[in-house]
Amino acid sequence: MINIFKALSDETRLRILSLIWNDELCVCEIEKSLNLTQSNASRHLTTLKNAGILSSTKHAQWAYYKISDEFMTENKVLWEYLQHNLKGIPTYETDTEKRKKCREQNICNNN
Amino acid sequence: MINIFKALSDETRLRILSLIWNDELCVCEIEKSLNLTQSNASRHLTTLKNAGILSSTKHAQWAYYKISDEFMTENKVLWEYLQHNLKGIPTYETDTEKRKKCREQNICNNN
DNA sequence: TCCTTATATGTTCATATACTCATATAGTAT
DNA sequence: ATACTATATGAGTATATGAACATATAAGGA
Repeated sequence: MINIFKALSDETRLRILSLIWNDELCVCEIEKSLNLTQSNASRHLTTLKNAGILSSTKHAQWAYYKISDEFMTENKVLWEYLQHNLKGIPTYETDTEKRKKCREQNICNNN
Repeated sequence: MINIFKALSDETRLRILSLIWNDELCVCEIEKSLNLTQSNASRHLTTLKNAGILSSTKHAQWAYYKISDEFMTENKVLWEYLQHNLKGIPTYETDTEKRKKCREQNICNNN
């Protein structure tokens, strides 16, 4: 439980979660949407994965991260709490806008 | 939200929460039940209070801490999650036993 | 008044965390 | 093979956090 809370007590990681919420994103999308360096994005994603909150799959060079199914079923209540509260993060709207542009402009060359 | 998660990402503080759950405890009870130094107990309690999770009142020299009513109503879902998961902490049983002894032996001279 | 008890807080040290830069790895394309 | 792209990770640095000790504050009792 502590590892989950630790993973959740960082603004960048909450921003990642609110961005990834109903989706599956590759590192470069997150990196560009949140204006993070590549290594920084990768590290935060690893932290969330190690805490069991995210899971990842690889297709070609791309690593896709999404909310872990196990996390959702085993922590339904916490997941609900996050769902209700993540939208309150100040940067939420801007981040989502950027992600949309990222998709439109096909920045990641992966679709 | 981040402050709440930060406050919850420390084992000592989770132990304090599981101990304090349905109760109202003074610092010395917590200190003795969890085998903490006085300053350490005080600081962790302050952290939990600053995060809005605990509230405190003073009677004579004693400071009594309990779960904040506001926290419970505003974070019902998270509170539920904690309630279901705090018992899993290994030291939980021992801590509670110690607190009972603390009460029986009237260690804090406050009742 | 002086002493004791309960609590809070300043300071210091050790450790943890977040960030950046550089490099390694792995897949794709030419 | 070479070049390019996406991702992960080692190393170094700056900052945050937790623990302990000493001290400050505040209430009560002798």
